[in-house]
Amino acid sequence: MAGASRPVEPTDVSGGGFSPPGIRCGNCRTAAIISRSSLHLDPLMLDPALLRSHLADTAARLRQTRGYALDVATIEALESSRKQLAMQTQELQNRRNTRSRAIGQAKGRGEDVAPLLAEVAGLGDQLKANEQALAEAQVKLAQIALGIPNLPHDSVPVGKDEADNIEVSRWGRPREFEFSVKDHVELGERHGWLDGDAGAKLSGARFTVLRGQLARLHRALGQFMLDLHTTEHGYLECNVPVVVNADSMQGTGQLPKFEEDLFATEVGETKRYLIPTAEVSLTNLVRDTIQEADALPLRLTALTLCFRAEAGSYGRDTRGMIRQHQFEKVEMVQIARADQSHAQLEEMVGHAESVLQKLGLPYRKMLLCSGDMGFTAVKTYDLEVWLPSQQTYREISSCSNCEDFQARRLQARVRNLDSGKPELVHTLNGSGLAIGRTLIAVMENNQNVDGSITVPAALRPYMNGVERIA
RNA sequence: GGAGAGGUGGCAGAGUGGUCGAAUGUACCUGACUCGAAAUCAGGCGUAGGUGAAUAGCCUACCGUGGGUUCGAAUCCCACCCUCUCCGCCA
Repeated sequence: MAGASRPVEPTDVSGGGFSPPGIRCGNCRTAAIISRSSLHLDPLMLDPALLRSHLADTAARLRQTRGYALDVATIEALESSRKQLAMQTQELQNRRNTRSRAIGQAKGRGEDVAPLLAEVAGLGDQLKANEQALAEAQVKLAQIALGIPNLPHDSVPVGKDEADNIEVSRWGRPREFEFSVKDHVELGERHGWLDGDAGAKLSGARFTVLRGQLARLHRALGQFMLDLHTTEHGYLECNVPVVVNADSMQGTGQLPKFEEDLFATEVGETKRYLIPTAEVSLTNLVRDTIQEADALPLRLTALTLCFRAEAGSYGRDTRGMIRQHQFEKVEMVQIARADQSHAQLEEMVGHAESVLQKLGLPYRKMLLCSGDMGFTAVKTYDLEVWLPSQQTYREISSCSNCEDFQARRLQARVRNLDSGKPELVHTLNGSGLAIGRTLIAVMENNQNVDGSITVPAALRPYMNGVERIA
């Protein structure tokens, strides 16, 4: 459920297939990847050192863990020309600066500056050409770098797809029904509670209308989760934009690589995107900031709508509201110091588990293998809830540690207490939980033989004490 | 939508073509004075890249963003973004 959490396909970045989308920065008309870095930062996602000093090793690790083909030769060529151009440019700038200063001083003394001017003739054009060539090399490198996925943590099992994920634990026992279970669609359609046709009429496939008691139960779930995280888990409730600019999408890694998964709006010249998860809004809050070390970890939560184009999943989960273009989710985000981020990940998974436990929903906790993890993550746990109608566990939460991968794009830093120097923070995100899927799980697991649904005790305060909806 | 003002270092605030990466104040750090503190005095105090063993020097870039003029731009020109004030409209 995390942003850009679909598996990354092997990509040859040098091949004709890779064409960077024409992203426009929210604040200007130039490509976001250029503007954000001002071309003197390395707009990379991985530590630049990994692509310079340890390129071969990095390529091997990416291939082994992610099935990702890094074009070593192209990067090496670009990097060496970039480096040479950078040094030449600096030298030219140095020459221009010293000469110009001399001209200024000579003028101040009333001397003739003509010979000095002659000396500097042509320097400007040369410098301009150099700067342009340097910018081109940097953009090319950035385009490659922005498409490289994160390297998995050592504790992550190497594997190809979801079949290689590891079950860490299970909680609760699937209920044994003495009648034949109905799925959430059948349960919901009885009273017009859940209306896919109405959703299709208004918007199209993968949109749903909820009504009556079920709409209320849906609302109750969001309130319950938000209250739990803010009062018991120490999160700061945030209300954030769900329409964001390209810089934000690039900061958390949705752009440039996953544009086709996003809904977008265009008003005049300005293109904005609908968030696929509140991870985008919450994590971007620390973009271009330097946090104080003792303020970390930051724990942020928000209940928002999420929008996903679901491109490339046309045949999957077409029935009901498992996979929607629009859904609600309570998201947890933590901004942590490097030395604490993995402990924070364990804590955050616990927060998501606590929601399921309080609702009495059986689930299992999976450690994702390297090939099944999202683009930005170094380590991900998925929580999968039991769905009686499918006799299987389905993803309902995904909690990831991105370490400094997003932070590097975001320039989100923390001041080291000892050295006083800024260092990249680590960012974590997790669903706590996806509300639509939680609603499905509550309906199916708590159904009665007459089609009514028992409201979990934890939700009754949010349902005016109602114990059963029928 | 109309009219106007403005974006400079953590904050405040100078600077309208030439040693300006940027005065000054304030905050912060170090030292002196003090039993200690306050006050006072002296010094330091941005981020990033390159080159260094170096958290030393030296070089380069950064004054909302991008582009232009110029030997030289915080300063002049153009476009855009954002903020504020007034009017209109709107939940």
